[in-house]
Amino acid sequence: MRLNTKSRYAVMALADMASLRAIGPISLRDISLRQGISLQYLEQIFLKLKQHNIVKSIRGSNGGYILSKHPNNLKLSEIFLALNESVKTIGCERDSKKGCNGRSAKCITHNLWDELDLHINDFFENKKLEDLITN
Amino acid sequence: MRLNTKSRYAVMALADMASLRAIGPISLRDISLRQGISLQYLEQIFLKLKQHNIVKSIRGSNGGYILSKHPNNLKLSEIFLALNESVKTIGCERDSKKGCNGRSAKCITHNLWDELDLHINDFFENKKLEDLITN
DNA sequence: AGAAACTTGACTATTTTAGTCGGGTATATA
DNA sequence: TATATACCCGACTAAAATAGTCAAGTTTCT
Repeated sequence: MRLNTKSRYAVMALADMASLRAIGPISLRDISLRQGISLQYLEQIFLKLKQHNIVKSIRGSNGGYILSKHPNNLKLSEIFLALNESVKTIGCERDSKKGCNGRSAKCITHNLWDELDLHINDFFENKKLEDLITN
Repeated sequence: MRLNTKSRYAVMALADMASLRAIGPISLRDISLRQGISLQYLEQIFLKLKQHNIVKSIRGSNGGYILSKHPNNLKLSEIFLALNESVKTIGCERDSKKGCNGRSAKCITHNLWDELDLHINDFFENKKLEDLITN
């Protein structure tokens, strides 16, 4: 089971922003340099974060991004959702009554993956961005 | 984040075996037919399960596999371990003090991935094979 | 005007996954 | 003892996902 880099980098970048407690916009170039993440990869990531209203952009010189919410009000689950990251048990989709390896009935382990899904989502539901920077 | 099929199939196959409550060995061919998993793929999976002493094999005609432990004594974490399935946060390896994207210091989100790892492992530590078949 | 910084779509190399293939070896039973 | 059944195991491969890069913009500050 693996976490992809987009999600990891998104959390790193947002934690970076939050830890600065800046008033104005923060450029991706600066985040790129501090966190060692490719600028163009960050651009891809921030496109999605913006679409999900996690950040707001300010274009032009001296522009950058600002957090849409206060870090103590931003759940990590929102970040993962923005990047389409979720637990995929594949073939046993949540809420799908069929599937399960092409069989018609629920497979013997169907409920297990549902529970695992919930268990992991709980973790991200209960973590706020603020939690990452107050240690 | 995804679970690979080997781990899923391993759990399915073992749950299948456990639910039969058979005395003698169970052939992979039968499991293959019941669960719709390729025989040769099952062989790969059972090789690892055997190496980790989760099952024992009996060769020859009328042979097959038997569970090494009673289902209420087999933690799912043992199964996942046998198949090398664990949460990989990549670059932020657990117990590794360096890494984190090639930087020398712990990255800002290092502790988060450690916690997630523990959270998921807890889930599998507390689930027994028996739990899957008593519902 | 020029530089800084966001915007966006397309492209690609690498890695991982999810298997298959093919040739074994061991053993029960007819 | 022949034969079928079933485990054993290394090598291979097609497809998908990942982790980016590339290129060509547009916007806005100074």
